[in-house]
Amino acid sequence: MATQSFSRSLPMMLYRALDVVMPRFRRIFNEFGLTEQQWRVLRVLWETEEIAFRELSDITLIPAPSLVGVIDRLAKQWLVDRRRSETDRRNVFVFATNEGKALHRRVRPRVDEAYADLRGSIDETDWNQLIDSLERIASLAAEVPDNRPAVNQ
Amino acid sequence: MATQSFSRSLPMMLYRALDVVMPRFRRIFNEFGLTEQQWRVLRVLWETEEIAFRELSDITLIPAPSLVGVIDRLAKQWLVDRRRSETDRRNVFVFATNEGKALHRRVRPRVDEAYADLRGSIDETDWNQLIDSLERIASLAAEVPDNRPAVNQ
DNA sequence: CGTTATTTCTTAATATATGAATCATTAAGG
DNA sequence: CCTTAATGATTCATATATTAAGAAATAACG
Repeated sequence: MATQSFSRSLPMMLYRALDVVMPRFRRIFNEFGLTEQQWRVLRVLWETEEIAFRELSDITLIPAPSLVGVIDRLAKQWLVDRRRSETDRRNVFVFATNEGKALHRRVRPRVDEAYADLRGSIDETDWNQLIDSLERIASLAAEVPDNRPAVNQ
Repeated sequence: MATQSFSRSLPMMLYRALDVVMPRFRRIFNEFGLTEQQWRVLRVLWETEEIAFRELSDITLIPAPSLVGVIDRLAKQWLVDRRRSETDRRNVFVFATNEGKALHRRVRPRVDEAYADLRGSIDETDWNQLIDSLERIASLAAEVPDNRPAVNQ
């Protein structure tokens, strides 16, 4: 059946997997008044005292224009802050405030627990196989120029 | 390194795979003035003369509140239309107009070609393995009640 | 040096996601 | 029947994605 081929296409399967996996985590984020993207930022800032805007965008997979707003809203709650580089004032660095770090410490165990649950519900061989397959897909990026929307063209 | 464990978590890997795969298709959709979601609707309507709103939402993975707007915009371009069920006037059926079908016929070969390219860039065993793994993740849905946001609670 | 190109972040416009609430319609129960 | 509960689509508010364009700073080059 042709409809099934659509539903079993790689993109739809990826979306479907996310639809199954993410609600578990979003429930936790919401308990703490965080969105998924806000959590990603805090999660990354937990480990680096300070990080360049662009790098933060790359790691969190949040596009730069979206990240501006995400950080604005986090800053409004005093969970993070920015500072401009002294050497090159085009660069912005983002860092977590003490409140941001404290919130992260409270949320983190809950997220880790949910992740362990998820991982436990899947056969370990399948899990590793899936991660490997996804890694191979991700590695296709370099072969397609202009994947990360370049500023020009 | 802990940051790497974040980037290699299942959710981030899934997002990364989509970030690699989808731009190829979005470029094509945009050429024809379609968004990704609009394409999904046309893609499904191509095979069913008419489909219930809820079912369309399920197959396209577009949440109902979003789908309302997607269909509104498609209808504004006369690519699709709706009609209320006579037997139960709460139900809405969606169908493609002749223009919608014509557009689909023009876009479809380009999308199929891009999909074949993608599939060709991955080893067939890896591909099948990936689809199978994703299928297993998707099958977890039933085990988590209240996954599809229910109307009540 | 001064002009131009590039880089980095930001803003803007439109489309979609998320979560809650609403509205109309139908089903259930007394 | 009539009231109440449940269902299906929609609306609403807020957050984010996408694409293009803008502004400020720096680099490159004549």
